[in-house]
Amino acid sequence: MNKGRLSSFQMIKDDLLEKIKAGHWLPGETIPGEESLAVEYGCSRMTVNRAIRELASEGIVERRRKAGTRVALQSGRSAKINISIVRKEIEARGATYRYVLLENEERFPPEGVRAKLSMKEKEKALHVRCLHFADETPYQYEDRWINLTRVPSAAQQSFEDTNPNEWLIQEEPFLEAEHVFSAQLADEQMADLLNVQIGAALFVIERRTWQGADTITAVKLSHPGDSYRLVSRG
Amino acid sequence: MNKGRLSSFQMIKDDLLEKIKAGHWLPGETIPGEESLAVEYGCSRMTVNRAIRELASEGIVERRRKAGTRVALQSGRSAKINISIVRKEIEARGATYRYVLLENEERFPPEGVRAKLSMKEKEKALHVRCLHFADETPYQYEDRWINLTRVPSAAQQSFEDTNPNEWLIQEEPFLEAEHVFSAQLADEQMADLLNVQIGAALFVIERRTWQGADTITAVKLSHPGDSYRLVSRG
DNA sequence: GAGTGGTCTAGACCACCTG
DNA sequence: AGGTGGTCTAGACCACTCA
Repeated sequence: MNKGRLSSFQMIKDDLLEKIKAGHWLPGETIPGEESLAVEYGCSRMTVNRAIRELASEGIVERRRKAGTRVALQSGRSAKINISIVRKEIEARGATYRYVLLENEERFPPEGVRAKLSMKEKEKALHVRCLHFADETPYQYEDRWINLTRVPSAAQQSFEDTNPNEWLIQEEPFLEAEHVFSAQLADEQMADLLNVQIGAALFVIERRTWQGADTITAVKLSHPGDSYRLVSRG
Repeated sequence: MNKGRLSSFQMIKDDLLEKIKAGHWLPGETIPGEESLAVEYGCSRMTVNRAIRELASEGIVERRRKAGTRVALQSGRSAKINISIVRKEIEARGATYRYVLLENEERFPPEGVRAKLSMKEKEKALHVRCLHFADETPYQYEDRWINLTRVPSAAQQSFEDTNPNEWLIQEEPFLEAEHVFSAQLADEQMADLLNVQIGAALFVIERRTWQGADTITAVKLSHPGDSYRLVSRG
């Protein structure tokens, strides 16, 4: 075992993956059981188990007790997208980040937002709107609603120096989120804010963030479509 | 151990995650070492190791030898997107899938595409264009180039019954891919194909797919912006 | 140098599923 | 009913890195 530098399980994983990619076993076919692979690789079953378990978690193979391990039928692809902090995203491009607060008011949210935040009627939420600039060019318009029942301390924030995105990540880490991506046209207001033509293409991300049963915040992020690219690998 | 039904490592993982979310250890703080946790939970170190290893792979904690395990600073969020087969995507909505082939020709690719496919000059590639309908409404326009050096059998395909997406997945599973998402405006041709107004918002996915050093295919997928939503969780 | 995580082992019991 | 994966153990050695 442990020829070379890689750990045994990593070598086994690589070897199996290579064989699968080479078509040694076709999608749907069963690969040998853990015990026989352990003998073949001259290692313990646990080591083989870890190699295959990781392949399974990556969707390369599918495992079932008694039925064994099969090469997965490639029904679809999944890609992981990193949605970073806007400031870092801009700074990573070597551009200068600037942030302008447009609104920070407690308001009665419109019905659609109220439902998203799962709030009661006649309850106020915090409405924060701001613009993020890259080298003085509008990069992202942020329209956010924050559930004050769940994050009352937001009411005391001015959001003049720290943007709400970063403040919330600091204040409430480990939230779950759901994203919806779409393409929309700039109306007069958006065109004005993002300094684009009316009718320009906008790349829009809507994110709802929650913890347990409580929705914390709902935000709509709009980018000029020609300048924003969300890249993913996998 | 194994109180309840969950496996020990899963219980430990859940317990640690809960404590982290509750702020028992703040981001950047060190959590106890494996050995002491093993004593605390009354299990072997391997069990604790697996629990923490999985938390690390999910980005919840960061581990370093000697330094120990720290709660990760939430620098950004990552979201996993499933990019499924178009047909299944449409059928999942209860709509009827229909597919129309528009072009299937060997051509000299334009310079940009040639570079993407990392092909030599004066080499032909296969250009396939098609439309995917949901209930007779244009759903996605697909403009694809296939590297014939790498997938020569594509030249023999008519792509009249099987769409190139599904054929490639069957023929060449286990590829790596890179996606770029953007918003664009419909020009005359796109408006005509997708049955939208000129200047309508389009949600565009560009995907490059490769295996090892060989780029297999590059494809541009365009959707009417108001009808397409790419949802992700995480 | 020493403490922490990274990995491996050889055996064990169990849960689940398929034939 | 039996085979397969799922998990756990108790101990071991190693590799990295921080102080």
